[in-house]
Amino acid sequence: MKEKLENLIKKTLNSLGIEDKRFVVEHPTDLKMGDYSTNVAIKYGHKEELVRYIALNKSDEIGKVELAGPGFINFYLSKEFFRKSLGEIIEKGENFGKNQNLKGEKTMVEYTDPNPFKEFHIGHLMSNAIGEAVSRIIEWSGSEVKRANYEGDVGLHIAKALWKGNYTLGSRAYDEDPQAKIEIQEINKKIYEQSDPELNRRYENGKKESLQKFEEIYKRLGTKFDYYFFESETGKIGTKIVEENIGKVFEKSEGAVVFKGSHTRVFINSQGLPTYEAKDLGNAKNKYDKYQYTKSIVVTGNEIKDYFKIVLEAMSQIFPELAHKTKHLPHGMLRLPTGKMSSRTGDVITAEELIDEVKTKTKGNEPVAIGAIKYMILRQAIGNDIVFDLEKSVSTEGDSGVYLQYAHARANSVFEKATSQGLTLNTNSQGQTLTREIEKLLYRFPEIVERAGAEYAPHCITTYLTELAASFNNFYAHEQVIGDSPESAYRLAIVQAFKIVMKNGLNILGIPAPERM
RNA sequence: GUCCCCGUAGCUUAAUGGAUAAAGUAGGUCUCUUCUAAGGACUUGAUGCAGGUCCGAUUCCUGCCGGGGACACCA
Repeated sequence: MKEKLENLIKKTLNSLGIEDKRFVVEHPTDLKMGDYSTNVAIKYGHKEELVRYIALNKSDEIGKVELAGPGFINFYLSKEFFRKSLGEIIEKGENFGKNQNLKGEKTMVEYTDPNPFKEFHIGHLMSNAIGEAVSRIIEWSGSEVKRANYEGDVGLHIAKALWKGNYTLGSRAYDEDPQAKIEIQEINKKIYEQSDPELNRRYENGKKESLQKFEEIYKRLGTKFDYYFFESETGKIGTKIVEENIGKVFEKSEGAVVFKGSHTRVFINSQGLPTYEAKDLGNAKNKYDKYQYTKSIVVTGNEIKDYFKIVLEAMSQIFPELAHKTKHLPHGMLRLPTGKMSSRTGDVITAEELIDEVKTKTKGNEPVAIGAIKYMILRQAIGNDIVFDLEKSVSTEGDSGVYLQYAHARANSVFEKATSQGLTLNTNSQGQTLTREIEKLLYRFPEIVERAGAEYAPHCITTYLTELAASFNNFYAHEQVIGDSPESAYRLAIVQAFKIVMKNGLNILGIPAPERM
């Protein structure tokens, strides 16, 4: 529709011989100002003439064209347009909203990234919710998507955890007790070298146990990974890459191997072990060896933004094409009103604790609890910190996942009830007289998905769905849906279209959409 | 100290350089109860400060103030 309007305006400008053709067509902020508007007339004199010419050439999908404000031209869509769009939504069903903007692309999305031997905390929960939603948005844009999980199964954190069997204890001792620090470093080296049978046994058991526990959480959250990568693997690959490039990209300094980019960073430490940076370099290559992606997205916390920048700088010198394909998507921190969490001080809040806590507020309904949490994470721009309000997350009114799930379930039940009474929907019924707000929102869904896809922005979808649910409630409060008049048949079509759009929207976000609640 | 991110209504958040800055909550005044555990109408209320570019700035630029993060062998 937008394109049609742009063409219409271009055509009109051409026929009037106007040279400067810069203008935008968009939805106005207020539905009262029409369904589309353009700023094309602001710059020109003879505004009325321009509008008259445009109105002359319009199709019957446009009802009214008018001049407003400082020179905006507003377009109002016709009833005919809304009838057609309802029909299209119902016909396309679960495919309504998909687009082919990324057709042919192969995208790998890395997210969640918990570490064996450590807790799966609410930061991982946040990464998971965002990564899953981004993966789905990209799938809806026509790309093939592979989900990857990158886990730190070697490194100092493991040694700290194995030192006395507890990460918090080890972490504290490492900072405070020089003797413990030496012991932990020793353990770290042994793990890399796999030289101590007793330690290997403890390590393997602990790792297996952690990974099993993580799988249970993924299942609850609704994520299924295609690939699992481990630092024990990428560390070796990364070390080799770095060593091969000493003198070219990297240099030796104080016994370590460093990269001097916009900041100097250590890639191999003075013990000869790879750091995070070298591992991530290895990770990029390893991923590409396993799956020839055209785009690689890495979802992590904000705090490693600067580190990742350096890794990309080094990568662009060694594997320029991979660096070019890699996009870092850093997200903010999930805070609880009690203060920020920290894994170092030991007062972590685990994902399961949070889920179970929310679940007690939803009468034990897990899909509702998961939906409430995911919604709170996805409702705002990625990158900003989130203050998780427990009460608000399960509120049945307004800005919450429950509100959306509830509206969807209710539409479903209304439709079932009508059907059981033998009523049918009809998008062509003649009785309808006025266009409702909900009709003006429903047809926009594909545009919202496109925008979310272009910007990796799940919050575009949550915002839209919330507005849609509110307009559905409004519609439902004012109009009789169950009845045998042509009006009711048309209204039932609106209910059905709403149900489809809401379900698809929740699906893209990875939020459960139960038919009954 | 240097670099990066963020400052919007009492609170949590929106806004490819566009119209009167948008929602939800909380507050105030009415109203409904049809099909879930649901509402509806009206109302109060905001761009940290100071400049600059522009017909037009929450958005771009400069400075300041405030908060967070990162600054070589953690991830």
